[in-house]
Amino acid sequence: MKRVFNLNRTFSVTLKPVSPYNFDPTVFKPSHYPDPLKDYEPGKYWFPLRLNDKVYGIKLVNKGTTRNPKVQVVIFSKAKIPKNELEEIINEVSYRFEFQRDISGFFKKFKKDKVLSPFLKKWYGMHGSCAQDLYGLLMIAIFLQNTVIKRSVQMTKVMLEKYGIKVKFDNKEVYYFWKPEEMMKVPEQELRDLKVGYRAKLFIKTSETFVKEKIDEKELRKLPVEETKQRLLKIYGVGPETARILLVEALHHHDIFEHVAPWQQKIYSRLLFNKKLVSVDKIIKYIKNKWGEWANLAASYIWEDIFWQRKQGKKIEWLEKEIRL
DNA sequence: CATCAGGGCCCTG
DNA sequence: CAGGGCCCTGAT
Repeated sequence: MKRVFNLNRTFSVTLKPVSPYNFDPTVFKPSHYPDPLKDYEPGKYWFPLRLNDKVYGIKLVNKGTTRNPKVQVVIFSKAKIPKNELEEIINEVSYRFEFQRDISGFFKKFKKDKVLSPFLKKWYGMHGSCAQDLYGLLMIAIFLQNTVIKRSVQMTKVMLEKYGIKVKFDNKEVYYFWKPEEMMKVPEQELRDLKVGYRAKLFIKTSETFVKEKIDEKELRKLPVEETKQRLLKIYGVGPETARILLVEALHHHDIFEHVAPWQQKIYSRLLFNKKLVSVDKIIKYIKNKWGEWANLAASYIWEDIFWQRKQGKKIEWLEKEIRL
């Protein structure tokens, strides 16, 4: 199995996302744990794309403004890409970064919302995005289960180095996940030796599920949230929090807001109520009542804001305590 | 040194 | 539907 890809051939196209589209806060989410799956600099984003058994390197470059957005998509590949394949790649990138999604209604609706409007001004045009496919994001969600961030970071690193692929293009090196067909055959003990603990079983079982039940991301993208959620929850190892991550990030459902994990509860309590701890039920009701069909997108404006502040060097003591990097 | 919870989930009673 | 157990690690 080939593990290192050097991609030198390039094809470039400039796309016009639906306005408003704010490049930086859309492609980069500072609340996420650091991983070797992507690289980001202001105005630029690199990530690997696995599509139909082929591997590409994608570089996104901001060439426009929030109100008049343009994004250059540079596709790095081994060989010349046939036209139909090219189209598929562009469609996939568009989906993952919401180039075609019109969220202008969201801003219109809450322009005067007392709580939300300062955040909308600050991050106007921020969309949801996910560089990974559904399977990749599921792997990330498993790394996050019942542990501290530091360990998630470590497990991600060793697993990618041993089973992932390294993709080199544009003087960058980024990793992507193994294929489920490969992971389902790895002996559990071999994974346990990498100190991933009982997650070993989950990597294998979920991979098996993806292969045997032919979980089709394209199909799930078209289904209503609730049905998708039920299907995801049937996967062994996927519970409410993992389902939430997949629905919100990989499948871009901006409306649901039904689950808050304990660490998120502490952060939302501060951000929304300026209190140490407010009940999960109260947080959910507050967000749903206020922002309804845009509940999750709205919450993400408030959520990512504090992490941007942190990234930009602001010391927020109560937050440091909750994230434990 | 021991104990324990942490960016969950499954299983049991 | 509540509660115990699970891998491992660093904090206490």
